[in-house]
Amino acid sequence: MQSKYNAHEIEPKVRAYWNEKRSFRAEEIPGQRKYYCLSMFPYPSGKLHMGHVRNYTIGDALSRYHRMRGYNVLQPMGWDAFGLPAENAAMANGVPPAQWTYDNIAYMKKQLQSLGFAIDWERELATCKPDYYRWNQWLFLRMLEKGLVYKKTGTVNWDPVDQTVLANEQVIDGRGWRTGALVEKREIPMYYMAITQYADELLSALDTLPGWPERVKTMQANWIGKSYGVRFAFPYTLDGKAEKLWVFTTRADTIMGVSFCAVAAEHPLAAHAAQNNPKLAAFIDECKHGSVIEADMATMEKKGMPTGIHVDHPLTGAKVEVWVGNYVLMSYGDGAVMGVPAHDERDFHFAKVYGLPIPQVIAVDGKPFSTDAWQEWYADKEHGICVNSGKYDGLKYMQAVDAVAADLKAKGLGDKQVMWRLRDWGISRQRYWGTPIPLIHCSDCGAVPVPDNQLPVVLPEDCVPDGAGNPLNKRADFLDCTCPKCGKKARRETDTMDTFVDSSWYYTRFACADQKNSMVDARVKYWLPVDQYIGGIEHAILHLLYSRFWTKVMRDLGLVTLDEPFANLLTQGMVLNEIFFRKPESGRIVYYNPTEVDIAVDANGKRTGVTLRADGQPVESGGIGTMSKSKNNGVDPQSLIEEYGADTARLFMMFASPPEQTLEWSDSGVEGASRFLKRLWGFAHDQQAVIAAGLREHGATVAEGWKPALSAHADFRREIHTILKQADFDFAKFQFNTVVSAAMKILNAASAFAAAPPADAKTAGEWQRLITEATGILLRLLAPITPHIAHALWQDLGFGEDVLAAPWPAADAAALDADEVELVVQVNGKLRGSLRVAKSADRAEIERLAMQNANVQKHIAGQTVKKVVVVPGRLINVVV
RNA sequence: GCCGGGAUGGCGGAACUGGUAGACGCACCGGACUCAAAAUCCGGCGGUAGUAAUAUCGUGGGGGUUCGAUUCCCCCUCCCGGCACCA
Repeated sequence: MQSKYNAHEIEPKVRAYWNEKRSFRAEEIPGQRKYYCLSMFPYPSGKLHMGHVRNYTIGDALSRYHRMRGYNVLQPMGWDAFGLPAENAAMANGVPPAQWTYDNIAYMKKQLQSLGFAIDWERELATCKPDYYRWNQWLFLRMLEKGLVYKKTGTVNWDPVDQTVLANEQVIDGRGWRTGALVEKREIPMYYMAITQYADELLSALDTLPGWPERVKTMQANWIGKSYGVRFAFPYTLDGKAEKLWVFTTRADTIMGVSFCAVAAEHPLAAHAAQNNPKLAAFIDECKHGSVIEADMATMEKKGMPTGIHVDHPLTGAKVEVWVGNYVLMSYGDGAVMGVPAHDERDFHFAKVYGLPIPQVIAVDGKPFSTDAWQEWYADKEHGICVNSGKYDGLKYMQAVDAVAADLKAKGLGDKQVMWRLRDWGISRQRYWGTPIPLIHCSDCGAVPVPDNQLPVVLPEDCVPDGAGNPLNKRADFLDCTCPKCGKKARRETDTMDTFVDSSWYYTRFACADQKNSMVDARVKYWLPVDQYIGGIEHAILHLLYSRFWTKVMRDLGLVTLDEPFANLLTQGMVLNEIFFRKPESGRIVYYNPTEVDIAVDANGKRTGVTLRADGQPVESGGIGTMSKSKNNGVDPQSLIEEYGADTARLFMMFASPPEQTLEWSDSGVEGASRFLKRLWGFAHDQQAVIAAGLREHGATVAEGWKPALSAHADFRREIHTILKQADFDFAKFQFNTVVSAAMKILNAASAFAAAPPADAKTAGEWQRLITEATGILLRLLAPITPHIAHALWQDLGFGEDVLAAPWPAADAAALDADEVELVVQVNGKLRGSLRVAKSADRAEIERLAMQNANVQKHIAGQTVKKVVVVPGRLINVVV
C-alpha cells in the first residue's frame, strides 16, 4: 500500500476492476426489489460541464447507496443527440452534424467514465440512431391513426436566427429559448400532438406524485392552467347572415354588466370589419407587429378601436358594440371577450380610455361604487352579490354563474365549460438534424403515412447544412419516393420532429435498448417507473410534461402499464461561480474568469479588493451567477479531474451544498475535499497493522450489542455510532453534504482515538477492534460518494474484495446506550450549566442535582422557584 | 399582479417530532516543524464588556403562543424562481 494518496494511480485501477467484473451491468431479477435511478441524459454538446458532473454524481451516489442497501439497481446513460447546435457547428466547420455529434459522444463518454459512474453502458442509446428514432416515427403513426396527431396551418413562433418554428414553451419573454432572438409570427402548416386531450389527467395526476417537488408540480399546474367558466355567444347578423361571436368568461355572474365586446386583432371579425375601414386595418396591423415581449404586453397601455359591428346581448338583447382590443389574445379561448368594465380591471381601464359605460352589477357590503378609480373589491367573487341584474339580483357568485349558464343553455347560446391554457404541441421543425416525420406527399393521395414495414425513414448522415433552409430539400435520394397508396412518384416530407419528442420516452427504452422488433418489451414492466429521476429545474415544465404525456399515450396504446413515468424527482440546483468584470468607459463589458483574478483579504479574512493578475489593476465583482460562457465564470470539469482526480471532484460537489440548492464553486473548497481524502489515505496507511490485527482477531464487524470494557472505548464507539445513525438518516433524505460531514467527523474521531493506544495489553485488542469497526463504517459511508478510494482502501486493508458488495452499516443500538447522560441545566430558558447523571436517575434526583449547581444557585438566589421542567435525556429548566 | 421557495458568523452550510444556535468545511489568526517557504501538525475563531470565571446581545424586522422558538402562528421588508393582458 502506497504511503501517499495518489488518485491518478488508484482510480484507473479501480475502474479496471469494475470493467472486468462488469460490476454495473443490470439484469432483471424477479423478486429482488429494483431501483431505477436515472439522470437526465445529456445533449452531446462537446464536453461535460459542471452541471453534468453534479447531476451525475448525485445519481451515482444514490445508485451505489441503493445497491449497498440490497436493491437491484439500473443506472443507464444515453445521448439526446438530435438538435440545432450540431447544425450550427456544421455550418461553422463544414462537418456533417452526425460526425460532430458522434465525436462529441465519444469524448463525453470518456469523461463520464473517468468520473467512475456506475453506469450500465450496455444499455447506452443515442436518439440520432435509426434504431431509436424509428420508434418516434412508429408512435407518431399510431398517434396519427388515433387522431392524436393532426395537421393544421397555424400561426407559429418563428425564430429568425435559427430559421425554425418554436413551440410556445420554447418562447421565453417573446424570444427564442436558444437564440434569444425576437420571435416573429408566421403561418406554416405543421403537425400537432394533441396534448390537450390529456390536459385533465396531466393536471389531476400531479396529486399522485408525492415524490415530486411542490414547486415543479405548481409550475406544471400553472402551465396547464385550468379555468372553470362559461362559453357563450353574442348573436349578430352580418351581410344578412346570422353569426355568433363566442367568448369565454370565468365571471358569468357579471354578464348583466357587459358594455362592449373586444376581439383580438387576429380575430376573423376584426379582419372583416377592417376590409372597408383603413384606419382599423392600420390599427390591427400595429397590434400584430407591436412588441411581443409578454412582460411588456402585460403592462402595455390598453388600446382599442371600434369595428362598427354590433352584436346582441344573449340575455337582454341589447346592442353591444364590438371593439378590437390589443389586450385580447387570439390564442386563448375564442380570441374574444365580453367587456365588463365595472368588474374586470383591464375592461375598466379600457372603458375609461374610450368613455364606455361602466355599470355596476356586483356589490360588496354596501361599499360605495365609483367609476373614478378601480378598487380591488370590484372583482371580489368571494363576497360579491349581484345587483342591477334583474332576476339575478341577490345571488352569490356560484349561484349566479349557475343561473346564467342555465339560461344561456336554454337559449342554445352557451354552457359551462372548462378552458385550458395548455396548447397542443406543434412538433414540425424545418430542420435537418432530427427525426424525419414519416409521411409521403402524393399529388393524388395527399399526405400518406409511411407503412410500418418501410420504417425507419432514415435520415442521411452526410448532409452539411449551409444555413439556407433544410438541406433535405436538396437531397433527391431522400426526397424521391413512391406513394405507398397509388405507387405514383411522390415526395417525402422533409420536416423533422421537435427534439423534445426524442427525450419523451427514452427512459422506457433503457429497459430494453437492444430490442429490435418493438418500441418496448416486457422488461419495461420490471424496471419502470423510474424510481428516482434527477435533473435540472429548467426541465420542470417542457420535458417532464411531454414525458408524462407520452407515457399516457403509450399506456393507452397498450405499450406500457404505468400512468406516470417518474415516481420521484430530484431537481438539482445550478452550479454558480463569482463573476468578475471591467466596464471600460466606452465599449463592451469584459468578463474575467475567476482563475484570472487575485482576491486580497484583511487580517480577519474579509475581502478588501480584487485585482486582475495580469495587470494588478482592480476588477469589479458582479456577484454570483450560473456558470456560463457569456459571463466567463465557468470551470472546466476536465481540469478538475486531471488535477485532483474524480473522487475529489465528486466529494466537493456533494459536500458544498445539499443537492436541491445552488452550489457555489470554491477553489479552496476543492482543496479541502482533496485534503480530506489525503488524510483518509494517511490514516488508513498508518493503521494498516492495527486493522489487520483487528480483522484477524475479530472480523470486520462486531456483534450487535457488544460492549467495550473500558468506558473511554464505549464513549468512542457511541460517538461513531451516533454519527452513523445521523448519516444514515441524512442519506435517506439525500442530504449528502451532512453525510460527508459525518465521514469527516468519523475520521477526526478515529484519528484521535488511534493516536492514543492503551498501554495495557489486555485492552489493546478492544482498541484494535474499535478502530477496525470505525474504519469499516467510514469506508462504506464514503463508498457511494468517493467510490474509488473507498474501493481501494476496502481491499488494501483487507475488509473484503468489493465494498459495493458489503452490507450497508447499521448503527448498533447497544452502542448508543450510555450509563450516564449529560443534561443541560437552564434557568428561565437560559443555559446555566450542565450535569452528568446516571441514566437511571429519576426526576427527583435530577432536580436535586440541578439545584445543587453553583451557577444555578446564583441565578435563582432570592427568587421563588415556580416550576422545574425536566426533559428526560435532554435538559432541566428551572423557572423562577 | 398571482403562485412557489428563501433570509443563520468573514464564506459554503449544520441544528431529528420546539430543547446546549453556529456541527463539518473554507478563510483568517497564533504556535510547532524548517535556514526559509510550501506542505503537514497543534490551538483559537459570532458581537460587546472583562486578564479571567462570567455576563450580555445574537438566526432579515415587528408582535404572539410556550418553562423554552432558527423551528409554530400573525404582520412587514428584502431576495430567488415560475407564470403573466388567460378573460
